[in-house]
Amino acid sequence: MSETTTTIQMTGALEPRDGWTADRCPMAHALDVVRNRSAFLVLREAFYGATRFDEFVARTELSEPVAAARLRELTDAGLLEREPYREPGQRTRHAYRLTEKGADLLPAVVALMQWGDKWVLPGGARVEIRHEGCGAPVTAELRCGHDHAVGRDELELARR
Amino acid sequence: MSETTTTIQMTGALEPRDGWTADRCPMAHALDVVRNRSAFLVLREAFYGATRFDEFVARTELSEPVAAARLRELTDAGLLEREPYREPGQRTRHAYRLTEKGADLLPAVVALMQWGDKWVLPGGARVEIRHEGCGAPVTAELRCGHDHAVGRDELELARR
DNA sequence: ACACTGGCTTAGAGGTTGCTAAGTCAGCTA
DNA sequence: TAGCTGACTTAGCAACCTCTAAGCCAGTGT
Repeated sequence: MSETTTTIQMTGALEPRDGWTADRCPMAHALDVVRNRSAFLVLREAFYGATRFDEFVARTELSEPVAAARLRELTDAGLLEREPYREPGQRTRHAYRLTEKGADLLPAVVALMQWGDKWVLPGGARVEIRHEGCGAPVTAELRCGHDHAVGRDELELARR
Repeated sequence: MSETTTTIQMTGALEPRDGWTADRCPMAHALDVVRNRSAFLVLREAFYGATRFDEFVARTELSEPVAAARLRELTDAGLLEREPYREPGQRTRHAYRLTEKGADLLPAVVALMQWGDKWVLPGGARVEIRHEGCGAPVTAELRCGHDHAVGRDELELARR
């Protein structure tokens, strides 16, 4: 009955794992910065090209107070930066743009989109991220430093 | 001053983006399933090989009620499955194992770890995921269907 | 001078997430 | 049969997340 299900379990120097804790887990620290759903939504729209406050509000479908709070927090954390700009006949406004630190979260965002598209969303998404020029859909894949594609059964945990 | 920062902005048929909403965004739906920090921590430990309740509690450093709630929710959502097992001289217990659906979140988890390690965690992580045999560290990378490595400036949004 | 608009902020309420402390319960072990 | 242990559950509480509704303020446009 459970033949068709996959179980993954990493091997290596860390088994048995008792005795070390994950208090320095980088994922846990990442989730301290991008803690909630609304932060991911704001980042998504930043990737899609939003820069102005009302664009973020409309496209994330968050309320104004929440959007404002997330924009401030993500700016304070260095994932976005505020940049003043001025259109003719308009007063000065601020654009929010992804920094290198923020843009580096793209693989995580793509990986979540990919999973939601495959496993959760009924009928699939309306929108797809493609490789410009080539046109093929983009996914987040596990690769090693020698550029091998890495399967789930080829993983090993090691102390650094 | 801002020459060194990177701004990414996707191009393609969806610019200007106003007029379509992201209510069918697969990432948002993924975050409805794996909504909170504790769910990610539980999944992390499942990837690291935990199967028993007390292992999850000890290794995630969550409280028992929260760990129990997350294990139940992730099981109900089909990311984990409960499997009865019995060690000699012990009563029957249940192991929690990743299903295919749960294991498919590994790229997202790796991407978050990678980001936290690079941008947040002071001094870096103690633990590294490596390609078994080859030994090189594993990362989540953007690739297209033609197996090209995809840079952040080579992305395009398209309707499906 | 006055209204309007974009970009927020404030106030208040309801739901969710996490904690600690204590309790429950099934099935061994003595 | 009485106690122990692993795996939870329950109760109560503080903090956080999100919402609606309303207010504020700088700078145009009339």
